[in-house]
Amino acid sequence: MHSSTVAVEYSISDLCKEFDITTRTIRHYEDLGLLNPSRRGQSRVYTPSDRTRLRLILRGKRLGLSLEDSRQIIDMYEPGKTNIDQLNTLIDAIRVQRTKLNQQLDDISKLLKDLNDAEANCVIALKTNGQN
Amino acid sequence: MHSSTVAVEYSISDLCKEFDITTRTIRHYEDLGLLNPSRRGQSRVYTPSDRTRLRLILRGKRLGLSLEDSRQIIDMYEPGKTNIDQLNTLIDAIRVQRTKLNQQLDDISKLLKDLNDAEANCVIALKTNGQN
DNA sequence: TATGACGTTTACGTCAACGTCAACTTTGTA
DNA sequence: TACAAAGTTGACGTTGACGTAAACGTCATA
Repeated sequence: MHSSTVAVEYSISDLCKEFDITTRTIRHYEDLGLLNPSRRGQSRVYTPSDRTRLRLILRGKRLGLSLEDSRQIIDMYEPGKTNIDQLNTLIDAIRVQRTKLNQQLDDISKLLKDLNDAEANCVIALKTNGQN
Repeated sequence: MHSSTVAVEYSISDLCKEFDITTRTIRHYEDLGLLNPSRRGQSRVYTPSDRTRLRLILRGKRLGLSLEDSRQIIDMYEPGKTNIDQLNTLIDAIRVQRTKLNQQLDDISKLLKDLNDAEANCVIALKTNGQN
């Protein structure tokens, strides 16, 4: 591999541009312990792994998770301090999250159905009201 | 139908108990114009329709929608003041929401997959670490 | 060298979505 | 009739998730 390899580090503004967020947001996530970039001098330097964490955080946001929830979920991916109790706790937490997500799936399918109905009503109203 | 018909009205505390929320929350929704119960004297009286609206609001919350978003969506179900421009605006809004929901579906399926992987790792770690 | 682009910390501001009193009325019921 | 239960309207407080502004450091380059 000699030509186009993937970037191995990112500046804060790189990530801001890529994900369309502000530096304030990223630093805020760091304040909450969701990100821990290394430093070159005083500037933050982000690895691909940091970038992945950020992507996960934003995905969580789109799902309506709190930042605290996202932090927990992200920590699930890194076994790290693996004590047996912690593993069982983790498995429980995973199941809780899964339950919530299945509830969301159900909510979404119902909402999509409602939207379909609403749209159909609009179309009908358009047909009867005007010849547009 | 002479025996058990469905309730035709609810007090504020009826709804609180049913949906496990506080009176403050319900009144807050009213302040924002999401609910418009009638009154008997000074007390609020909720119809099944009001109850449905509340259910929709809470569903929206679980999906990460703002109350303002929910208000818009709920208003979609009630054509009411149907001017052609409004209908087209409505259809656009419906499509925007549908796009967001499809994004959520994608996010959820990825997150569920991640959770499966995380759980599998936990199980493996449990097997290798202890004989529990 | 100075001007701009990019970075930093600190700290107060804001907005949504309620929580939490306080002070009061209305309605059974003991 | 008195008292508890459930209702009401303010109005200020809190939390999460950032926005915003001030004051400053570090380079590249014109």
